[in-house]
Amino acid sequence: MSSFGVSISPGVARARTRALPRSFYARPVLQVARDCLGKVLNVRRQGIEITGRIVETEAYRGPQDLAAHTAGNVRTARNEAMYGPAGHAYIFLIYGMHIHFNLVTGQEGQGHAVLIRALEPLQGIDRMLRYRRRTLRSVTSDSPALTNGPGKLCQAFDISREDNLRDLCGQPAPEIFLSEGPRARCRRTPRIGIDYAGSWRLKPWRFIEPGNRYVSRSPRTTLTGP
DNA sequence: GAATAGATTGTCT
DNA sequence: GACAATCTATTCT
Repeated sequence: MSSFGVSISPGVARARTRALPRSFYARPVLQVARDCLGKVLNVRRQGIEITGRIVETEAYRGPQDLAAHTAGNVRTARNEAMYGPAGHAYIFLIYGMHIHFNLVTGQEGQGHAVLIRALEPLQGIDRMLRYRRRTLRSVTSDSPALTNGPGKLCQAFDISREDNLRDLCGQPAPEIFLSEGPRARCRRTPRIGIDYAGSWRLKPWRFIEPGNRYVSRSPRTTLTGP
């Protein structure tokens, strides 16, 4: 589907790639979630560069949103990053074994964040393969299972809880950051895996690039039910 | 393709 | 002690 990132040599791309400014994140969370589609996630460390194009996000908007970890403005050690300044990472462990990567948005103290749910691999695919094969031996370089879910992409990009609170902005670019990419088309659906959130589970706060094979679940599947 | 079970642990009541 | 912004394998159709 994407024709992005095929013509520039890695050296040239690295020199040109800049982190998105904090002003990108310091906006209403729904706008940021939508605008993240098509942007590129970059992880550079230990001489390794891994990049992918974001194709699925979700917005979480406390304190009213019952699906957000900041629902009711209950501040805890875990959700502290969500209350911090925009442009930082909020990372947590879920189901005892999976990592989720979020972008803190809006104004400090609001408790808003964007979950990165899926992306399309661009660079460092052999490295993604190595990391993902630690738990899924059958995965191949062109398999959607490489990065088509929030836990999967964190494993593929070697993102861990140690990256919580990391600043994603600055010059030169930090270890983890977002950079510009071609604007993506967008479709909205309800969010995934938040059946406990009452009527908030119906909010169309999930953003996907329609038709992209790395989206975690198809809209048809998502919208089935009462 | 869809539905289901089981895994596994930090966090909060 | 219950639960969770999930993933994988298995068992169906």
